[in-house]
Amino acid sequence: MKTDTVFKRAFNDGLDLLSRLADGGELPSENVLRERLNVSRTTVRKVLDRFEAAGAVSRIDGRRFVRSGRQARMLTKFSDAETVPRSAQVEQRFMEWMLRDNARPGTAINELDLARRFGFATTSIREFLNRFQRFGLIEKRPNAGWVFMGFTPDFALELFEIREMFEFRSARAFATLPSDSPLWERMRAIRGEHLALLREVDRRFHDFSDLDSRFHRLINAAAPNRFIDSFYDIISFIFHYHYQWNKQDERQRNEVALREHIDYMDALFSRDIAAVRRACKVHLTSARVTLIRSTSGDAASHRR
Amino acid sequence: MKTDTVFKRAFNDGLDLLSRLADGGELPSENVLRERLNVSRTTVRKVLDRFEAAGAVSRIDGRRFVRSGRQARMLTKFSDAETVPRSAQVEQRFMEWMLRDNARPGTAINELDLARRFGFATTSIREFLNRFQRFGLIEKRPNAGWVFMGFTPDFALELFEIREMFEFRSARAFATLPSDSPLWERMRAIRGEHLALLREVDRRFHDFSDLDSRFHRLINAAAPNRFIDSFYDIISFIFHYHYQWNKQDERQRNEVALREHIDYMDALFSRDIAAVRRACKVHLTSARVTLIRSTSGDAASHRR
DNA sequence: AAACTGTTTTTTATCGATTAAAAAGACAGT
DNA sequence: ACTGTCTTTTTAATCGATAAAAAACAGTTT
Repeated sequence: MKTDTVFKRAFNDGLDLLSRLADGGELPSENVLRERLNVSRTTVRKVLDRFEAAGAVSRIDGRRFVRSGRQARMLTKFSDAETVPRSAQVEQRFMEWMLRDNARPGTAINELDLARRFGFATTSIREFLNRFQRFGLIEKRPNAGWVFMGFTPDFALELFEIREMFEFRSARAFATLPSDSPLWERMRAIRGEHLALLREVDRRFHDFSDLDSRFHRLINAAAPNRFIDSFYDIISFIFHYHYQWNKQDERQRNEVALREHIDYMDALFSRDIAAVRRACKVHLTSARVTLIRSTSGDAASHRR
Repeated sequence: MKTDTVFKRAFNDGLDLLSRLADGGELPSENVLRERLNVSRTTVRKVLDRFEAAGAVSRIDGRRFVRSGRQARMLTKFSDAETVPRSAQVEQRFMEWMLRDNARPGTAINELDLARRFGFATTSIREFLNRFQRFGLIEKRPNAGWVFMGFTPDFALELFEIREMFEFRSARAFATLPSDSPLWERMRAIRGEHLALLREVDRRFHDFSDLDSRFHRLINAAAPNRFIDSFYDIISFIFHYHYQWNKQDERQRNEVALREHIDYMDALFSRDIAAVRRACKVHLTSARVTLIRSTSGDAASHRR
């Protein structure tokens, strides 16, 4: 059976929306809600019906009104876990399994075994593995399952070789953007976010991961290329789990990266290509070193 | 039910192998055959049983002998179509459908509809679409199927932007390879193949596609990177179907490309980086122009 | 003990059917 | 044109079945 995570997330978001309306106020139309909650009208109606049944919303010939904001606030939201789609659950469990228990390169991955271990259907596992293949961490041997390639220093080096090529190319494109490009404004805004985060870095350093991804994607936006975007999905993915996993010096590392970003942005604003290249290089190098440090490398595989 | 294409291919290959043995000669052991035919021992045994049943092979306490080479030669092979695995069949049919009938960007792709149209199970279609996603020609909208992005000039341009970056990088690495690297020898051999093909280009120009792929993969081998290899899969894939599809000036185009390859190789042998870059650029530019010409571009999407 | 062959167990590929969720479409009333 | 109601289609997810193929196990023979 299909999971109803879409409904549950829409229900939670709808509750937030409701709590911002005054008692007796009329709700937006279904189509407007559809737009706001990012779901189909069918799902919107299901959510509204639920609200109505709980006495939070009343209906007078078709039109809907907030009956009781207090009532709405008393409705319990679905837990975060319940709003995660199956595909994301599989991903989460697999990455945990991979990074914690079983980091040996060459390990065979067994679909049935994973399905039993995680308690999901084999089809879900299979679909995940197929999509995950492109990240370069597993390989398929036809008729004989999958092999884990290992989160090794080689992997990190190859990843960063490409990343540097792409980033230099995009940074150059960004620096030569016409001064009336709206991207400059967005860059200025994101620079502000960096400064704000830096001021509260002791408390909010966890927020860096998301900011990092947005910053680099903004740079890529200067000259869009679907293959670069798609490669950046890999980077984001790896970093997402790397951040979850490697907590060592996290605050310190993120602070350094924040400052590097700011230097990088200032170089972009100066439009001095050589300076951009320098600042970019500094940042990518330290990011690479950090990542390599947390790979499962022995001396032999590191040399090469 | 699983297809038995593995068995059928092994059967055909086994027949070839058998025909090279003299009457009465002993067959290699199951394990040796396993190695040669690239299948499991289970499949080897199935093939041998079939040979035995057909009277081509006899068995005397466990050991197997050629009973009659003539008998073996009379056995009919399975047709090529029967040895193609389901995944490749789906790919083939989908590409035909995409390139011929339905090239409009933005077209919705319906799993059930494709399954019915092709006569395959939905799971096979689904699996293909998931794998095919990374080629950048389709995109998934959660809970709402897939959209075809169009084989447009933009696609070709973005593809070639990356291709040029990667190829320059690999060509440079190749040119700086130590002179005792075995890759030089392989390059010399492939140069020979180019000359041979050029001599018979009128008759054999279809063979260029395969040679092209091997040539560029050899260059990438100078400094292996899994992400570049994986990107080259996309190039190969696109070209494979492009060659099948666009027959216009095929002989002429391939002859030009062959000469460009040879110039490119000679530049590599000279180890003059600037010359390598030049020759590489010439070749990639003409390849790009050819590809763009066959995309489904209108003026609007071409401008940008 | 290495190298076989024979036998049994596991795993993979593929199909078909089922269920609920979610989206999309049709249509009447204002 | 818009909203609400009702209907149809499509997707996500699971299950079970079946044959193919691989892998593991168990003896034999040299």
